[in-house]
Amino acid sequence: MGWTERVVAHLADEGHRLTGPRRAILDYILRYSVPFTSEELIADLQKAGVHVGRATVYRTLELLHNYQWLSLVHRPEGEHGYVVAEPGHQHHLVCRRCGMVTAFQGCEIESLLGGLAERLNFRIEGHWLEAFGVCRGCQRANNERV
Amino acid sequence: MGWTERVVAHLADEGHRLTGPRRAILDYILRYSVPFTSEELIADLQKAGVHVGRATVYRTLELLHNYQWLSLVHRPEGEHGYVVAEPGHQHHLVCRRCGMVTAFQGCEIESLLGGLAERLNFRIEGHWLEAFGVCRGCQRANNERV
DNA sequence: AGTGTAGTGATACAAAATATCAAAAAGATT
DNA sequence: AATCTTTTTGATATTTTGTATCACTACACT
Repeated sequence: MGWTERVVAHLADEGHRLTGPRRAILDYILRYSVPFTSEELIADLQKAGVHVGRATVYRTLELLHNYQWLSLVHRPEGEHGYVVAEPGHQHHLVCRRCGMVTAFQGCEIESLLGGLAERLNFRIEGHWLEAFGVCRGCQRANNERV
Repeated sequence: MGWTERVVAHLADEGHRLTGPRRAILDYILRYSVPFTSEELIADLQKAGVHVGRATVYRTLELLHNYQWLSLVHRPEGEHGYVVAEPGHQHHLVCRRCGMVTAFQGCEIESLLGGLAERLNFRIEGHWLEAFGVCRGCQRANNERV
């Protein structure tokens, strides 16, 4: 079962309706290999001849983000972009060159934060970790060029 | 030597002028106990009768952020806010209730990411870590209320 | 005090996001 | 399949946020 189907099933469970525009957005989102912004999606849908109102795009992205079917990452240029995700704890590696995102889990950070929380009497409920650098492909591309 | 003086000295070192508006902004910034946005600062300065142009506020915040005298954190509501910081690697604990920010260092995350980078052939150049939860004060306040 | 230049601010402009609300369409019900 | 209830949509207006311009100001240095 692919991402779209899982999303669809989950939204239905939560009592949301599966509308044409939502389907169209879900289908389109999977084409992105790098993080995208709301405005980019709106423009791309337009160009692709998919007719969806801008408000609907914003609303749908927000909905998916709330359920963690989309994550926000910092793009090299500075703004936030959405990436397809799975609900649950996840982190991302973002390539500064090509923008590609790799998700990873394995979160030993919990323990690190645990000790900290104890010292500060701070009840930690979650965290946000994101790393950036240069992906394998871009390193190679760079070497070949030089 | 307080934060403001350190900033002032550093800016002078870097060849920047110490102007009235910059002074005013530096002085005002320290009043915040929670992260603030550019627009909030603009509005607050206005209310306080401190006359500084909006462009200048944006420019000054950007300047300070570039030198890491200000950090950006995710506020509970979702947007980014600035907090007073010290140059160098730093992370933040953000309280979901009151918005208060506590900085911390101790970054064993490096090693965690190091292993990951090796596995994925990804050259990691930096990361962004931020934790959120409930601070000591808000935990207590909550207990008393119940 | 005079001077070169970084910095300012009013304004206009551009971009990004939200509010409104009548109309459309999902999905349940019969 | 026709109806009904309610969510969802989309056109538009509006707000909010951020940037560009450029004549003018006032630092800092001599």
